[in-house]
Amino acid sequence: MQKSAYRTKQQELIFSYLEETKGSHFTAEDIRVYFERRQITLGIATIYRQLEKLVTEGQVQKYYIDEHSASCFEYTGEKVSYDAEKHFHLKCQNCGKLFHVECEELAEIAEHLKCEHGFELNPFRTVFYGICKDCTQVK
Amino acid sequence: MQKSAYRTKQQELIFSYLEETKGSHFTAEDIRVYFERRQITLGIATIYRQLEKLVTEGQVQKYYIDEHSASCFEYTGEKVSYDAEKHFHLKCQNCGKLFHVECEELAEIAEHLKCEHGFELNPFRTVFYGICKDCTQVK
DNA sequence: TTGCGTGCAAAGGTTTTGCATGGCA
DNA sequence: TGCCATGCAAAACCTTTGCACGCAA
Repeated sequence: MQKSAYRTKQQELIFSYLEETKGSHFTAEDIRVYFERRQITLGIATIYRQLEKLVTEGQVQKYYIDEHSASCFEYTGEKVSYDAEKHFHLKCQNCGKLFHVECEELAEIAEHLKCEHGFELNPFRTVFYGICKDCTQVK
Repeated sequence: MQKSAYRTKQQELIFSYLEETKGSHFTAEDIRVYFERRQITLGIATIYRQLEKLVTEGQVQKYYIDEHSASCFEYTGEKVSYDAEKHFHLKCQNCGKLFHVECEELAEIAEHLKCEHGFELNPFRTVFYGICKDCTQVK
């Protein structure tokens, strides 16, 4: 697990953002705006490069939600074994909200896919699409 | 379910392509190239506009695979109830292949999400990410 | 001093949009 | 004739890349 050769101010700024928003979602642009409001300029390219590195290290997860919205990232900290993970994402196609779900039963899917289909599921990367509770009731 | 007001030659061409490739995936660009090879020019904008209409009608499904590859479409024909569907997609993060899976057990996920989480899953739109059989063995 | 990290601007690729033209009814 | 659909080009969008400069070690 190779860390950056140099420790820069920008890296620490981004890391402080990650710590503060742990458990929630953000885009590269979110980070840029966050610091812009504090009179700090962070190049968007730098943010993407740092995030890419953290994704490779497994500390940050990346989601492709829609084709025309920016990629969502999530800071999860140290790398976790997929098997142990019960953390899933539900995306509502109607209101656009992204939900977190912790659920044993969903973890069984991973087990099933592995045994029956030889497919090792990556729950960090997988997003379930559909209509959420609120939007179902309205319709 | 509002159909096109006018029936055009381009619509029929696209429909003929859909019938021929039923059950497999394609991109907007695939359609354009397919007809270009037959000396037929179809504007890419026209293809996107027709596909968008068919997606709205539920005859064509759209997948967001990666952020930097083109969207995948699939022709499924007349609208189907989600509940009855056992059709799932697995995307390998390593080799990039997209697999179709027909599986009862996976249909139970939809049931679970509905009952326990009030979330109506759209299996057409949902893609499972992970590592496929072949790539697991190589590693 | 060495060379990695940064920031700017430009490029990259897919999808959408504006607008004049063509074709369906 | 009236109006929708088409096709071209330009725009829009997010992300990556090239390059010169700055900064860490």
